[in-house]
Amino acid sequence: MEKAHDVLIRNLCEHTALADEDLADIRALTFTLRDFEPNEDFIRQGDEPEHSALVVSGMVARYHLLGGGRRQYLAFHLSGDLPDAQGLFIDQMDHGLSALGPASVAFIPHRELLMMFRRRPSFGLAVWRETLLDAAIFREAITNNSARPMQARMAHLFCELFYRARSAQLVHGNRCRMPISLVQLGETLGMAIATVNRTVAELRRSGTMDLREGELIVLKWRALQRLGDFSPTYLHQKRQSPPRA
Amino acid sequence: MEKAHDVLIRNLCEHTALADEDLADIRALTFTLRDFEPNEDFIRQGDEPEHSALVVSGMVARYHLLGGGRRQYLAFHLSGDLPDAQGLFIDQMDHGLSALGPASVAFIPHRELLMMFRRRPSFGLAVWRETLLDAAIFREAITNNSARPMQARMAHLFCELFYRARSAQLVHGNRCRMPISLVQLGETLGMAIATVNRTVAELRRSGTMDLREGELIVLKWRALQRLGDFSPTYLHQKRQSPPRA
DNA sequence: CGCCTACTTGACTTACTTCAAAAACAGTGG
DNA sequence: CCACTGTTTTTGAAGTAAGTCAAGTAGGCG
Repeated sequence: MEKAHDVLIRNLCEHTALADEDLADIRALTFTLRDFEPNEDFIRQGDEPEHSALVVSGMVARYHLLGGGRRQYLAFHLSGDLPDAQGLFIDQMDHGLSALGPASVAFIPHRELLMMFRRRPSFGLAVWRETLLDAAIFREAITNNSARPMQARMAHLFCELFYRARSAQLVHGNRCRMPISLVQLGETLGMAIATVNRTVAELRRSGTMDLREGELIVLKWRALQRLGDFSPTYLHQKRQSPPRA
Repeated sequence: MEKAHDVLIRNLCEHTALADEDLADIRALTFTLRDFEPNEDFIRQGDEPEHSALVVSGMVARYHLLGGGRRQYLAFHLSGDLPDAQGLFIDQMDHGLSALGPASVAFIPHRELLMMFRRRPSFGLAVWRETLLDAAIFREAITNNSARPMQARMAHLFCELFYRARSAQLVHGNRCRMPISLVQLGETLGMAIATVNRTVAELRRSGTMDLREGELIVLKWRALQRLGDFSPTYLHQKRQSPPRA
């Protein structure tokens, strides 16, 4: 069982070289672990949190609330991500966070993080970089939801999630957990539920991937990538060989 | 004529309190000013810039390049904005920048900024906050382009731009410069050119706003806001009275 | 004046939404 | 173990908003 601190360290090291002293200080941070049910909201739009969240296991979603209780999902986060790092410097949450499947999340007091930034500037830069990564993913989502036809749009989303899951060591063989309902998929990609289902069916029929029982199975990575017009450069990873299959 | 340094200071002070020493050091930064033609590209997708850009006057756009030369515009920037601050910590540009109308842009060497972050941490935090603001705007764009019907989508964009222009003192009476073509509007909002035109026409007919000769005129702010489902909280401004009209 | 670009308008087509209902599935309690 | 409820997924049919195509107008400039 990977510890919360290790998860964070692994993720930051994906893009930033940290000294041993930095790592030691990270390990000294106070983490409060909490477990959440599937679809449990744990930070609400409008909140002014005093803690930052770190995804330890499971998947976490960020979403805007729209009129009539409808949602627009903005991003999904895997273990190691800091899904509300922006809360450190922006008082009011402009979006909410919820667990997608069952998830466990560590909370770190802002106070401690801010002190740590002063003591270990390179840690601050790593977290900054993390928020910039986030922004790059948002940009890609704008393009995805605005400019790509439905099938490519969905393929692209799954490519991104699979690619990131792989970085986070969450891919086993050619499958990874994907505890997302069709409705939520629709609220992510801006399509009606019926279209979501038909598009998933298309992708299945294409033989590139499957989505079953909360699991994503990638059968032909190259082909799926082509369908989704996916190129991982925007994820700005240091080193990563392309997923197999 | 406002100087480049003042423009930056004004913008940062919108959300962060800076000490006099910070301001003095900002004024000491080396700015290289360059003027651009309408639609001139000045940072390309794939570049690895050594300088950060500061919009001094005019409007600057960020865009993804898609197959067939098509573009997806991601964000627009007004005087005072740092449209590629993320380039400080992310080597490769995942998107390009261009002038929208005629624009003048100041370039600041990364080296100097990084040194400055060390000497004046609160300046670093201000720039960080600036990038977080950016991300909030991206998030809203996802929602806008994914979940809102065409008319609301366009109204929302103009609300945001007008609101931000107002903060940057670029609104005179009820009008501000908006040097954007219908094609570009389409490539921003993910709609076909014909639809763009018909939607602008609708908004005109609603009597809430007009777009003529590269200028946006807001006739009924409240009503336009309502049409666009616009609430400025995501812009996280310290203080701002709502625009008049 | 003529050329080019940007905007406008109309008619046609289609992809997606909406609506509706059935089938599969998970959980609950008898 | 099996009926019973509710949720999620699947499928079908109909309606519509937006895309595509095409042509025409207006404005800016050499």
